[in-house]
Amino acid sequence: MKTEHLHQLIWMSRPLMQAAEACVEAGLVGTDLTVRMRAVLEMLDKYGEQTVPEIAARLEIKRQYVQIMCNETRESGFIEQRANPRHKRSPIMALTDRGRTVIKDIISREMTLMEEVGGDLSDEDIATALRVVRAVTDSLKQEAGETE
Amino acid sequence: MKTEHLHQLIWMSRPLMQAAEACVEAGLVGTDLTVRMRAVLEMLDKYGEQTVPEIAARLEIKRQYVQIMCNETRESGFIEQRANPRHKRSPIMALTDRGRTVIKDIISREMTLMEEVGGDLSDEDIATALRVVRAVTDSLKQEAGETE
DNA sequence: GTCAATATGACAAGTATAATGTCATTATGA
DNA sequence: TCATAATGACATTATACTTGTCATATTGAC
Repeated sequence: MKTEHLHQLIWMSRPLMQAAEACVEAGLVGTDLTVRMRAVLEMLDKYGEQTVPEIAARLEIKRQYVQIMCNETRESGFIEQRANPRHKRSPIMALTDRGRTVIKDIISREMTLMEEVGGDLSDEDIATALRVVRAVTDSLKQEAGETE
Repeated sequence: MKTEHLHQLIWMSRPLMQAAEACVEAGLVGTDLTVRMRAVLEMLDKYGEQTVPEIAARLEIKRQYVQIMCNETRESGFIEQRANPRHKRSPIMALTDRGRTVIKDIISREMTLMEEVGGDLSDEDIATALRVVRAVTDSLKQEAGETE
């Protein structure tokens, strides 16, 4: 039974992700943000100003693509470059005021959505789900890592 | 707190899915299956023989792409067509013996992996996680649906 | 039975989200 | 100092789809 539930849980990850992405996308309508720009802004908002390779490491996608994402985001005026004292070739990406306002607003609206989505689920159950999903993800990552 | 946990849970969906996909892919090495062929076989194994449009509906992807998936799977000898009495233009896809053996074996190996991944998590917690994830997915789908 | 609406397979093209490869330049660190 | 690594920029390729179109076959309402 346990393995069966686990299998089902894991195969829910795709529908969950797709539903989540659809909501995120819907939430961006009206702003001039794209989903990938939002991802950049979220990293800067959450972990502070940082370089492109640092963002790439956090998002676990290749730096070359994050570079594109960041360039776009910068062209749209949501982030700006600052000199990096620790690494002259790699400027630090920082939120502009506009970027900060936008991402705070988006996250805030997403949190409002979370309240609706939370519905009748208890905080305890959600916390349990989070803990399980994290453990399973870590475990799967390790399994896959060993195989390669 | 609840909304915060929920937000985190939802944003775990991508890492979870990616880790899961990596494991599934690793499990297919040695078989002549691809991930998308595996998906076709799983649907046939789980829900019985059915037409391409039916599989597409279950996978929630466009029938044109499922057609490609099924054609590949058929060319590789894992499924075969049978006449469809209910719809002459649309043959029923059915597992061949080889296909049945392969998918049973894959699923069985995945279940073994589930035992390892389950680790010290209780069945109760996993069941809770599954219930929460399903509820959240349904809720998000509805939200996104209303917006579009 | 007729006939408009629909379903299906086949095929072509496009799109989003990346990965991969390469290069010149610059830092870094032993 | 000098080999090695890091970075941005750019080009190519890959994957997993979606969208659009067409001819034909099928269905269902009347």
